[in-house]
Amino acid sequence: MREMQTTYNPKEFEDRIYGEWVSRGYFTAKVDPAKVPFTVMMPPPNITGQLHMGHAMDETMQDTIVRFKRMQGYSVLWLPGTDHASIATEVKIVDQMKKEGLSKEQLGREEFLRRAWAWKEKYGGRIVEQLKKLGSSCDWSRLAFTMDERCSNAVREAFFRLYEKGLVYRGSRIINWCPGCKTALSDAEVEYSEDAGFFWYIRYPVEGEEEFLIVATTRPETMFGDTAVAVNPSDKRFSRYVGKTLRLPLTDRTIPVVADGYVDPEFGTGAVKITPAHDPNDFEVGLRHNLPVVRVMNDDGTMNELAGEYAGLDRYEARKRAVAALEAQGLLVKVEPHKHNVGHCYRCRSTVEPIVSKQWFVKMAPLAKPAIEAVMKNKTKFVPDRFAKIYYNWLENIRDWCISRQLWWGHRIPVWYCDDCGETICAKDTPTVCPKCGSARLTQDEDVLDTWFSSALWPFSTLGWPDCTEDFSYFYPTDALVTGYDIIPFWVMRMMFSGLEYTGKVPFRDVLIHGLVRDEQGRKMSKSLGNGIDPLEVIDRYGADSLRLSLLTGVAPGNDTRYTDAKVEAARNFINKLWNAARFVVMNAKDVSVPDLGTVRLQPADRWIISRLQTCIRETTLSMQKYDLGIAADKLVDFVRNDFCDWYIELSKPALYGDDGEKKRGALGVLLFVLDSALRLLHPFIPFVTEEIYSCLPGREGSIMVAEYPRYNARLAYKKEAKAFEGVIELIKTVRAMKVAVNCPPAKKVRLFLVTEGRRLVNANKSAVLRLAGASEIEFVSDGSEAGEKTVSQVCGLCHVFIPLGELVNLEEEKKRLEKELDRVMGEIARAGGKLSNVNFIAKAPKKLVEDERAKLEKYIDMKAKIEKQISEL
RNA sequence: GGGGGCGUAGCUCAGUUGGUUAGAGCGUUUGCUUGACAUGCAAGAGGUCACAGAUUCGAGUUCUGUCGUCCCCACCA
Repeated sequence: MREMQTTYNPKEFEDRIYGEWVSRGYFTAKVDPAKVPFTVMMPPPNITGQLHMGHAMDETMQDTIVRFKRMQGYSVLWLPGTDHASIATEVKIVDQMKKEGLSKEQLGREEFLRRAWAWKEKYGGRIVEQLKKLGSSCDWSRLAFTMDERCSNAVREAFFRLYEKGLVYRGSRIINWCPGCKTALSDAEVEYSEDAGFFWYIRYPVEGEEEFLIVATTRPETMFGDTAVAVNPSDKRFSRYVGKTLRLPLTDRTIPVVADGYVDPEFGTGAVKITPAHDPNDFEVGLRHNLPVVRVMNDDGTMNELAGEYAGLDRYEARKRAVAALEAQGLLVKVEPHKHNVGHCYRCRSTVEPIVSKQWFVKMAPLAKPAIEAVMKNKTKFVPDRFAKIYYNWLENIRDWCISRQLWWGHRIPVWYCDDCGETICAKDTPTVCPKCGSARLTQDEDVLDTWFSSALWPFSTLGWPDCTEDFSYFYPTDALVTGYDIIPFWVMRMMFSGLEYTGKVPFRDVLIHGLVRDEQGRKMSKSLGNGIDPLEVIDRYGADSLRLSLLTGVAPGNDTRYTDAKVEAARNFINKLWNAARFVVMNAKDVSVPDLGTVRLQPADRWIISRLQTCIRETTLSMQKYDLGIAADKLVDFVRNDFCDWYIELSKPALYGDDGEKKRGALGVLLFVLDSALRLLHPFIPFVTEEIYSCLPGREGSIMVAEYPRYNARLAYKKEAKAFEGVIELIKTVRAMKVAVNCPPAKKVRLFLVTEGRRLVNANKSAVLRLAGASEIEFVSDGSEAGEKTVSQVCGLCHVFIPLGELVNLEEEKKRLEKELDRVMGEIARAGGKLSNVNFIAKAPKKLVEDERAKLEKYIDMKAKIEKQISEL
């Protein structure tokens, strides 16, 4: 047992305690058939950098849930890991190399990968350290990485199975190309923003005639790839041109005019240039009309030889020059400013080019269907459930998933091509000869897989799938996934269809969705704005518990929240209060230990706080089970601060400082019992400080981490007694307010005259009332006049209070106060009276409610009479 | 174009299935070195729950519409 310090100083124990937890193996999950498993897979942070506030909230939520379940007796696995983050990491490494004047090509694939692994060691390790600082109780013995052997094995298996089923294919499609990263991207990886651009109106001369068709375009440089101009079939203005041929300006090519319903006659000029190689819609039009696909751009965003004299120029330079040339030839009609949405690479922000390219795709339709059904049938539930709609929306409109990336850092596609016969071979293990022609000259596909392909397998690849390991059969499917709404399309959705496809089961039962942590002004935290706040720096200032608590209170599931120092400070202040309350208890309870309440003689105040505790246990447990962490935290803070600190500790003091040994032991026992329970209830939220205090409790051994979560005990609910005791509290509050109202100094003790039927209750708590209300004595009288001529009085539930204050009373103020009180009571009478005179209310509302309302009305009528009498006596 | 969130006290936000007098933190006013805590204690002030309808005995809570605001998706070249 340690002596407690006078102030809460988290730095003194957080690291030490974390080390103890780890060394005792409390985080290590055990396959225990006698227990029910509870599994959470940590969304693996990218190894690109360090944890930010969003991670802090995400991890805190998971840790809180997981600690709660562990204390409830589940066999908990919270599996941590990191993500190789293929494109994001590669961008960073390339940037780093650029500073050294190096390029990927100069370095070569092998050397580049060596650097990448070194990067992983450095930053992956840093993230682990940050997770520890937060108090994350994850199982480090099972730490995973998306590119470790296990996960890589799962990736090859998954790809192989899709290939065998024909669900993965290679083909030339229009994809999103990032000229910065020089790789293909999936639809989800493109972010659109409205950029200012121009609309160029260009004349396309009709072959053999003096006429033109005018087309409007935002991207004139792509005209070298035009293979048609399209008009709406019902557009009479252009019907006579359909089938004719146009001369494509700046080239010596001609292109046909086609009719296609895709064209909106109202927009632009009603005639659209069709560039199948550089626009997804045009690509579709091209397919319908059998148009050639002419790609005029290189992978780096420069024009290729098909752009004639513009070959080699950057796309924007080519645009400028092409427009100038058109103008010089009199083919440019006009230029209009035009705002339009432009796609950007989510990693390097380059403007994405839609380009036709040969890539690997996953066929989505057959995979999306079961994934939708699983949520429809409630096999997986979103919390809050509105996010299911977003999920449906994505899956219902999904296109095939482009999974190949022209990058080096990632899982290399498990496909080989035979140099001799051209055979494509997909295999789990590197093949040595071509199964078709026997040649040993095989070349592996150069590309790697989309980083989300491996993330999609995370809930089971980390457990050893495809092998039927002990872990996999015990811990899978997982129970809860905790993540932000922003990655539902990237990750949640893909885990869902992957889990269903490969394991036949949903990967998780509940998906708890949270929002973003924004800055003080409500802006997204971002590097470019420089408004990010480092959680570690906050932990350094306030401690991890304060940060954790501040991130969970006042937050509704799925809603964004703002980070403010003020919130953390408020949390810190609360924890300091808990600390000092504990110090008070421990100081007084040197030789006592947490009792079995059956052996303690309980006073009314004791029963009251025990009753309040039961309510608190019941409600917080319920909230926790519903993932309403914010509500649970609020309830706990409220209980500790208001019920325990403000009331019970103060109420216990007379007994503690009195001569009655039994009462003293009773109060100490209850203090310890309630404190002990409160600590266990709070532990999932603020693990460090609760552990530290727990270790100071007399007679408590072992860790609070493995202590049992408090359970509601109906025998300790003491409903009636607790309710009666509320009357005592109200009495004390009433006296305090009366003293303030008449400017009586708090230190000055007053004599209380009470007209009451609750004499026994008041007497049983006499010392507490005297102490907390600041009174010198209590006299029970049958009428206020016995209190003397000049009195101030107030009615509360338990009694009518009279205080003789003589010259201290300011008659005018007292009258005002009473009148105000009368107003309030009249209002209540009107409200309750109105309700009760409503026949429908009497007939249809629950009986209990009607009775309550009647009782209330009676009470208020009684109060009204008393106040009126009081006013007239003044 | 489609979908969704938000609008509650000066500020930031909670508000579980409709049911006492709508809450918290911060701020604010007044008074307090009250034998755990000034990172504190006590007492207060402060709200037509955006607006208009509807359902209901009863609506901050359910439904419809309006306004304001933010976000996601689609991408008319």
